[in-house]
Amino acid sequence: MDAREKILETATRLFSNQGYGSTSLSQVAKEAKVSKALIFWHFENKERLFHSALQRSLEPYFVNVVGQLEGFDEPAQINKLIDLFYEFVRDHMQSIRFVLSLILREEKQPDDPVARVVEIFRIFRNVLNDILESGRQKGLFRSDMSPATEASLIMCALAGALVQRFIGSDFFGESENILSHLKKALLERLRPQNQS
Amino acid sequence: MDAREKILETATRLFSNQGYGSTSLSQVAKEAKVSKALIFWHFENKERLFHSALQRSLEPYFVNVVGQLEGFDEPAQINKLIDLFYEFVRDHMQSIRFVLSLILREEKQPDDPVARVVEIFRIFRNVLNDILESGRQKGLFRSDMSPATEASLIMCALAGALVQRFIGSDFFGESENILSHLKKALLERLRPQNQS
DNA sequence: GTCTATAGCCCGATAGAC
DNA sequence: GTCTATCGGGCTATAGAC
Repeated sequence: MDAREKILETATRLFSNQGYGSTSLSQVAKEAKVSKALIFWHFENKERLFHSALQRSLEPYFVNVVGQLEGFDEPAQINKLIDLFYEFVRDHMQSIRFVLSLILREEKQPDDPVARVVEIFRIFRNVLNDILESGRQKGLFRSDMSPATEASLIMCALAGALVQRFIGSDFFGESENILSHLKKALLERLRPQNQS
Repeated sequence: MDAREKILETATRLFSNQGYGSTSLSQVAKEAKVSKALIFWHFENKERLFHSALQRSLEPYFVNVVGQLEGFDEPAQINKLIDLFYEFVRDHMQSIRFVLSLILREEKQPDDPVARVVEIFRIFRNVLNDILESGRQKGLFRSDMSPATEASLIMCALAGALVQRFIGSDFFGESENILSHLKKALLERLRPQNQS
């Protein structure tokens, strides 16, 4: 791996875990096993290194959600989408932590990366919305539900599950199975009511 | 207000918003309108100031949840509990932000405050569990649900709603009504099934 | 591209007057 | 209790050899 990439990787890890202010370039240089001056040669200054690291950590945020849902019926698509979300979170803990800690701060906050995360969630929500609407029209889901509302609720629960991963252990209890419970509860709630 | 309290208040705000490393004592001194030396007189060093600020921001974390639920039936208690959670989050955004940003960091960071927050959530979850169990035995909730599982799901959704408040605007869509949707969905899901 | 050496600033912390 | 003045050190950033 070339030095530039090594610096970026190290910087991303340190900025994610310690934040901008608590991470010195000396530390980045030491852990990346390069000289401090090389960082400036590649990235000009600390702030630009930060932005480069941020951008790099957002790259894997492109997910081909829709492509992986083909060939399933709507209830299965919902399950699959939740699994995809979970896998995405699991595989990108570090960059998600990065962005989350950014969002928690007032400061200068680069609107761009935050907007990008919002966009990802919006995509998930819209896909959910489409699945719900489609399933409703096919009679696979109850006819009196609102796709938009249900999609919001599901995203809310998914965000909660995400937080739970960061907090760790038994914050909410039964954490390991929360998503399967969620899927089960959802399908129960969404299926057509043959009463009345 | 005396100087010590002014320093604590300013430090809490700055540490919450910028983190430990990005907040200098010069900045705290300037915004609290005291000299830097006074901070050292009151708090000895930066780390102790941090811990004092953290402890101060955790003080309002004692909530009398149970006391405010008396005199309602179980479904109403669930609604009330969700409202209480929302009000709690709304009124303590800053300290919650503080603790959340702490949790997102690896560093040494004190287990104690994190454990305290976990405890708060555990209390909410246990109260929920009790309400669900009680309501189930009275026949107000469906008999085939698991209080523990449902309590976990609800806490998950509440945590999601919390995140949403931090992200802002239309992250999940229809954000302003998400809690009322949640309450409605919950009571629908929990009520006894008179079919089959 | 990568290094060593160093400039210059701001930080956390201390001394001491009042 | 509150201040001004100041220290030593680590920080970002630059200069210049290779």
